[in-house]
Amino acid sequence: MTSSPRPAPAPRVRIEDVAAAAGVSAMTVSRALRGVDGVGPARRAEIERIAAAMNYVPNGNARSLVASHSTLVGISVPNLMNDVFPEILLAMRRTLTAAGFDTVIDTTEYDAAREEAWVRRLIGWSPAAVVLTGVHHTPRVRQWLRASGVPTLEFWDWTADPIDICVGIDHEAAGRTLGAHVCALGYRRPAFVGVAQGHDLRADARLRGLRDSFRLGAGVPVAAVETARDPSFSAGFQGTQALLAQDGPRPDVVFYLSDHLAFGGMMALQAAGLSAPEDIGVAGFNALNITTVLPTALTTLRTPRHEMGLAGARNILARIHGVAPPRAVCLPAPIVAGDTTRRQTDRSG
Amino acid sequence: MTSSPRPAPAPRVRIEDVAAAAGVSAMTVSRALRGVDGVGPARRAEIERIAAAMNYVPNGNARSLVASHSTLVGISVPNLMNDVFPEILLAMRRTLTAAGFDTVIDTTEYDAAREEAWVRRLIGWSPAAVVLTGVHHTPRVRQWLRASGVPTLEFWDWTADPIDICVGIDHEAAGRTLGAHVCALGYRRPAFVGVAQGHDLRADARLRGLRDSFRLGAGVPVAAVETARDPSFSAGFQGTQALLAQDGPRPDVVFYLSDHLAFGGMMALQAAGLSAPEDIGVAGFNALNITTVLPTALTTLRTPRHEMGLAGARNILARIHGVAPPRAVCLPAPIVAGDTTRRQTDRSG
DNA sequence: CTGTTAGCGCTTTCAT
DNA sequence: ATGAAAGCGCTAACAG
Repeated sequence: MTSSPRPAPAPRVRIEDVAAAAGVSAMTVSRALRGVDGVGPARRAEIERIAAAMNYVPNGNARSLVASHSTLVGISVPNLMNDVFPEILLAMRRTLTAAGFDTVIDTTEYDAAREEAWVRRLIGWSPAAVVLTGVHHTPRVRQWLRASGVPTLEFWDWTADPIDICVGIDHEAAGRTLGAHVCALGYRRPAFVGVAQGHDLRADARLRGLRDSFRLGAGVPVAAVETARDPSFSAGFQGTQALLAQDGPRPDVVFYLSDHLAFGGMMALQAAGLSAPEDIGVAGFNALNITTVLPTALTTLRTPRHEMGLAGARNILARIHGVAPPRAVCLPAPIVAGDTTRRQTDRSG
Repeated sequence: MTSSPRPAPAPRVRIEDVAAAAGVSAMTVSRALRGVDGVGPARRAEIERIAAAMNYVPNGNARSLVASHSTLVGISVPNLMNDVFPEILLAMRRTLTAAGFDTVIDTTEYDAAREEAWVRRLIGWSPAAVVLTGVHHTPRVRQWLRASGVPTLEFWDWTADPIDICVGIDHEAAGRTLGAHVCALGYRRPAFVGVAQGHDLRADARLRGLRDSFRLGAGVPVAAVETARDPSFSAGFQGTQALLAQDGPRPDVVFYLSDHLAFGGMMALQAAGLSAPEDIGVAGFNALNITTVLPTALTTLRTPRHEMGLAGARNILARIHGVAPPRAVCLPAPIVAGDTTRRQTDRSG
């Protein structure tokens, strides 16, 4: 079955067509439809009626060309899997959409070069604003964005010196907080299951924080296992299998990049006859929806995804409208003290 | 901390600026940068060098205005949660991006009016193509898209009469297949846990298929429980609790809207002292990544998300380039016969 | 309150 | 192989 030849597309209705039909000038139609002053109410209603009947849709490109800015907001995230960024986007886009902006989403797959290429193209569309994940970007991205004057929001991560404005959490501190909590319970052989370092810089920061806390708190190192590049449930499973297959004493607690991996990891532990917290401790990250249904509450750290999306959108909107928002906002990320870790009495090991 | 006043944005580099710097006309720069014939190789290299040095980015709005079509592809999905659409988008966007198109993503939250408003605005941007989830749209959306001649892909669902082209699966048939498989195992008191009907039309179709199969196979009805509007893990948990709290004989098998809900449901069953397949059967839908780590393999049905994204992108690209792709493609969706259902010997009940 | 003029930045068409 | 003129559809600025 192949597509039948489509009828020649009808030429698009232009503002002049509406003007002709209404017996007024294009300018009057423009004013009427945008709701600006200078058109009598009767005329305005009439024009609106005619425009709707003719299915008139203003040409966004012509508008943006003359205005030298559009209603497009570009948002770049590493990926859309595992609900983490979708949750942030949900709050962010809701606010942006309500304010009349459309969003162009890019996924970088943690590749700075891809992000750079996308920012370049995006700037060609004269966007109303640009939103980037994290605070690490190529020098060119920083330069282009600064030079172009496009309002720019960096989110998820935090820095005191953003390109423009930023709303995020301190991932290293989060790692430190979670590590300190678990270290204080008496665990002394910690391990971390994540992805290859150097890609997800926030994950790297959390691991640094974890290591700090265990070095300071107990003088012990944190073993790290790298698993599949794609952080899925199965990656947690496989990473944990690899961890258990290693020589030497078995870890007494395992930290995971994210709750997804932690759940996959717990399944691998169960398959190996181990369960948390009895035989081994487990800690995740993010406090995702899945943790609400697990029989044993997962020890994790809640990333304020909804709040971050909301605050980010609000601040970038303020920026767009010329109001100066806070330059850098660091949100709290509270510990969720679950039951997959517990006080260790046996300190042999 | 408020943002410091930013330096006045540098006026954007235009093609004329590059032309002046290179000592040629704007037309020559345009030709050189687009790689069309009519520029000497030496000149071309020189112009490319100068344009890069000046950080020249062509104005997409001006381009689209004159070309009356852009490199933007609009994609509308119900939501970005739970990995279902992100997986399809991953394959789709990869192919589209490789071909030089950027994507504008919209989320409808299953609201046809929102989709209509978005399509309207999108058409104003002269997109290269429009991609919609499902085959049910408002009459206006169909009319606008058909009249505008914009290549349009409908995916996920299937119809013999798409707006333009379509790539999907037959959800009613999928429900029937899964239902028939489970019915043949001897289950006779089936139940379904999903969201309120009338929103997710594909989910409704699957339930119809399920009901058909049990009516034809055993002459029994399928009880349906509606849970939270948002299909998350916790929705499966709560829906199952509601199901178990109902009067009358307990179901002997529970079908879920999606594997997420199925997992949440299994946790609720476990909390109630029931496990699959011993005490009750469980079946999901989609074959998501989480099913690869569960100790008991989930009975489900694999939706070909990767293949669908790929085929959809390929076909819409062909459409854009004037090649006639297949008008409607229906992909196979195979049963995954897991261990959360098993042959029933006891037919009392 | 309404209309006319000019031009946003680029590319198509037509000369040379 | 290169350039000049014209115009895509819209709106800011000005005139009436």
